[in-house]
Amino acid sequence: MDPMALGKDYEAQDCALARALELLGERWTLLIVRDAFYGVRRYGDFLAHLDIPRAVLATRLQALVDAGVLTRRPYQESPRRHEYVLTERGRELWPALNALGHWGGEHLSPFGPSRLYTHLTCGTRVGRTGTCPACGRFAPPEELEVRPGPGADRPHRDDAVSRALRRPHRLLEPLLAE
Amino acid sequence: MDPMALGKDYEAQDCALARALELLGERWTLLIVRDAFYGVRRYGDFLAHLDIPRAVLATRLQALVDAGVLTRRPYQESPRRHEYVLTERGRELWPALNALGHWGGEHLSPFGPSRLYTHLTCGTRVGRTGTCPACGRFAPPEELEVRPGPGADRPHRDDAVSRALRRPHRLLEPLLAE
DNA sequence: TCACCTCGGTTCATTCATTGAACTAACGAT
DNA sequence: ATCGTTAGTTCAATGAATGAACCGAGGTGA
Repeated sequence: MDPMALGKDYEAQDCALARALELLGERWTLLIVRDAFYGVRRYGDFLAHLDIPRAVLATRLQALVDAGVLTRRPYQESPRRHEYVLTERGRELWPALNALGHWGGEHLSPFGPSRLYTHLTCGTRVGRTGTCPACGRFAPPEELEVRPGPGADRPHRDDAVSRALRRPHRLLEPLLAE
Repeated sequence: MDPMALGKDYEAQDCALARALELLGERWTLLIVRDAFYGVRRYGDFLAHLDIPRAVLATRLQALVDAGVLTRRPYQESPRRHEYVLTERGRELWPALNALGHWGGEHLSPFGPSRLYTHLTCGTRVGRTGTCPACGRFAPPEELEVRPGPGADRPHRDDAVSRALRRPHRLLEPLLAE
């Protein structure tokens, strides 16, 4: 991964945000990362949950691996199968994802947010900065639990990932299978 | 602005992040919002700073106005001209923008971040959550100053906006003209 | 008066990315 | 031998982004 190589556009933009967007601003990419935080790890599960074209999913996963956001590692031999897991660099996207999702929940969700993130140690919902209002500290994703919120299940989905997310689940823990 | 109307895609995604991305995930949109935080307000200035096709800029500005992120208001009569300014809803995007930019600066910028954001009251650089490490509080954009960082001006741009941003500037204050 | 400039767009042909359906490949199970 | 599962690739059709040219309302200067 050559850090000098900016993607095909935004090149003239001398800006950290532009560089982030070069990777993360592509269609579907941030939804894939969000699913990775939920604990989705397998190609087929991303596919079923996101309704994303297979080719696009493959391209995006590759780009995220190239950028060091995900690692691709075998979870079984014969037949050799791989899973995609967030790296430390990927996990550091949590504040950005949380802030964006929080904004969407506050401003674009007429029935309220569809998922709530609560700090495991104190049970409090985290705010737009990712800080837990109860303990005052930033709550890292490992200490958070997702649960359905008031606006949940509006268009009722019925893939394995959506079903699993109907009960509280700790972020980053594998969501399915094992 | 009908909050029920989800854009053309991601529709099946029952998720606040997907709704935010519906608007903000389109190419160029977040860079436009970033420029608005810098104090860019005029069509022509966005155009010169971003190197964005005119048609795309017009479409995106319209979408941001429709979503209530920007307002379009006259800044002179005869000839009637308008400027685009962040609304309260738009200003609430700051944590998301900061987090994303911070991540890009830390992980994708070999020469370090090209711009630094410092809290005016204490002169400290804000972190990935938008919280000022010195005073411990969240620093709202009005209290921040942008200045060039170590990785600044890599591809040397020479439009009015880039020139103005070479000296420290308070976020949200108009950057040019008046 | 006429030509020219500015600002904020719109129009349109070309290029590029996304889509969705079909196909491939490796393996296990029946 | 055939079917099912998982993780892809290929490809034609569609749709969005690009960039150059054009437009219209007004000011400016000769």
